[in-house]
Amino acid sequence: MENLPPQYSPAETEWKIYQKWLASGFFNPDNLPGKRTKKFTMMIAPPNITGSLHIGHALENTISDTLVRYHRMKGDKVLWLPGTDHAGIATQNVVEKDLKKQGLTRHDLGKEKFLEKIWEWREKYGDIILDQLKTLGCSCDWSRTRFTMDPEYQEAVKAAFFHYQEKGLIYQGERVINWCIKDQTALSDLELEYVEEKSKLWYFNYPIKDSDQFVTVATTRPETMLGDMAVAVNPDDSRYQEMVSKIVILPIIKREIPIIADCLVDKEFGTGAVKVTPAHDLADSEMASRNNLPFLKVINEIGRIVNVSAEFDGLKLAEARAKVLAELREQNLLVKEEEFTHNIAKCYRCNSTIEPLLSNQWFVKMKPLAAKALAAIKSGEVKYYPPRWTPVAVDWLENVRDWCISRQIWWGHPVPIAGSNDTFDTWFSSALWPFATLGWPKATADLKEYYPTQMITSARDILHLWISRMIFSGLEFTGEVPFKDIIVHATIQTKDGKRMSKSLGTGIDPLEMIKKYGADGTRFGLLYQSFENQEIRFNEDALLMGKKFGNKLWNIARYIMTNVDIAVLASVAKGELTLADEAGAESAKQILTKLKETILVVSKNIEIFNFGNATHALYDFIWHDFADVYIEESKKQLKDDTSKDSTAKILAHTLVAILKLLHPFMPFITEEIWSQLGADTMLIITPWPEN
RNA sequence: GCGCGCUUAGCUCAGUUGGUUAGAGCGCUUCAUUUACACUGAAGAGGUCGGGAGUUCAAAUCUCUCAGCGCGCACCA
Repeated sequence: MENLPPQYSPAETEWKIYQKWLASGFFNPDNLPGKRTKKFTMMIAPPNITGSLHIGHALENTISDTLVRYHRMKGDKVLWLPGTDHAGIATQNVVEKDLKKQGLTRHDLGKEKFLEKIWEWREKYGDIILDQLKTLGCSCDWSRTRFTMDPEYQEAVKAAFFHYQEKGLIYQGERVINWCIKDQTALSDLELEYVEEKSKLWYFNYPIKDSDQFVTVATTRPETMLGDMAVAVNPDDSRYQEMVSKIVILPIIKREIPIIADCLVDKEFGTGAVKVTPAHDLADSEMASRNNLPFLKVINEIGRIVNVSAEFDGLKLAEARAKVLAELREQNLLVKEEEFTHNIAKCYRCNSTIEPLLSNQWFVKMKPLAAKALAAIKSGEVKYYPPRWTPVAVDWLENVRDWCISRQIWWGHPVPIAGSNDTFDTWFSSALWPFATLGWPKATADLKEYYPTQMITSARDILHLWISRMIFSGLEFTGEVPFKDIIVHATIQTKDGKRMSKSLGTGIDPLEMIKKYGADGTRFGLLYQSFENQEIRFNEDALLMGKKFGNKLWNIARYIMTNVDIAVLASVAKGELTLADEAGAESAKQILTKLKETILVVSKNIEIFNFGNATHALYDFIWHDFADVYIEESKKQLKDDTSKDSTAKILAHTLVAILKLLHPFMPFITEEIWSQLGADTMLIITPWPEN
């Protein structure tokens, strides 16, 4: 093919090829040719509509697309369903930030107008995200694109809630929950991030009533003493045996509170005596319930002191802390302060400090649900890859607490019977993704045909937040596990091992990479680094390698198309001309043996989700065994009348096999070359090479 | 505090059940230019496999231990 340029140009080819695929309709399983009885369904991990995709999404969806394309070639009826997630708090936050640029808050707009703004945002970024996936080459069935706030999806969320309610798994009540003062909402236990901070541990003397004795307690949060309802000690602590059930006069407040014994208290920590603030600490609230202590809420939702006294009420927390410390110091009750480092809970969306406080929220009882998920994991019905994630999931499910599902934000699914006050945790709807996207709770044809799915690809940071919840939701609502294999891919870090972050400017834009190295090069480079590792230190050189590899393939194809009769190529590509066994020369035997090995290695490694091994095997075979050795050898043999026919056939046969093997990884360039071979079909649906 | 993972060439990483001179990509050195491809080819330098101890005929690989890094969980007062 003299007319093919020596340099392959991804930019010119990729868009053109993608349009060809779209026109073929083959991304939609209903349009796939041939008898396809085995189903292969995969749901995309729906990206949040908060912004554009990052390089981690690129890796995740490259993995998914590779699997999907492999299974399509294997003859499966393949559905890869795309979509996006409304991402409650996260999206509300970015839109608020956007408004702030105009000096506006969401309250200035009011709920209705603000939600309109978010829908506008969603139109824009939802489309950008889907376009990015197309640029990457993802072969999703776009006709089935879903959004977690679609009208049908809203029905699914309602149905799920009512189902739980009927089963008695929903309750509403006053509990100590994690409250984000900035976002003005409750959060679940999973939506916190703990950050180590240097602080102080203050020791207070609490006077014991009718005596000159004290009990000394240690705290990192002096201001919470305003809500103290007891002092607790461990029942086995010999130091405090005589003190239990005596009465303490709470300083400043002058409230009489008991000394109680509770095994939750750690004898080793501080003085072994702990102040109990039932309304502002989860552990304390448990002790309070066990010991029938009253709950007094002294910190409100906007972080001000309430219900204490005229001089304290209305103070900010920092002011209250200073005032408490000053008064205690004055009364000589502040006996010690020491440097102390501890983990502070922060909101995973806005990073502000979490305030535990008593609040009326909706909960889902987790024990029976977790038990179902645990059984499925332990029996191997669902499997984690790499398997080391199994105990991580098991551990969480075994110790899980009830799930606080109500949020006080505007953007989200309304809790059906909660008036207009509460919306659902965004993960409540995400948990339904594998079946709600197929029409559940309606018994749709798609649900019947494509559920359960085969696998899911996920980052490890949402293993509990999303994956575990999908498992128990699937079992609860459909009676089946939502997927069989969970592929936990590596997290991409910066080159020096730091977290990639858009705000820190350490993120990598996949579109920029695609512009530089092509989608094929980017995909191959990402997978080339992808083993069973939990981190990948991003190495742009690997993407360059991917691009060069594409160009190598291009020139291999140019050489073969120039030197082998196009009719031979076409009939090999169509599968009409197979290789006879009498491949005489030693070099021929060698290359064909190597090819068989490579088919085996690549297939096996796709099956076990080791994409690093698969891409390395392809690279080594194509570049070193085929190009460096066999093709060089072929230059002589093609001039020799006795060997030229068989050499030409082997070249054609190997090229065809290579294109197929490489197609799931580098779909564009392989499809483009395939289109030159005169095979009258698209590579996307040609059969995977059999050994 | 409990648990998981990582530490191999200058950089980013492979190394299957322990078995001949430990591999790749990038980088580096030398050579090759009317060659399918310079986004190339050929040759080469470069590693006491984080430290220490142990098991074994044999350890990058198994055990223990120490150190550093990353992550998960926790009722971190």
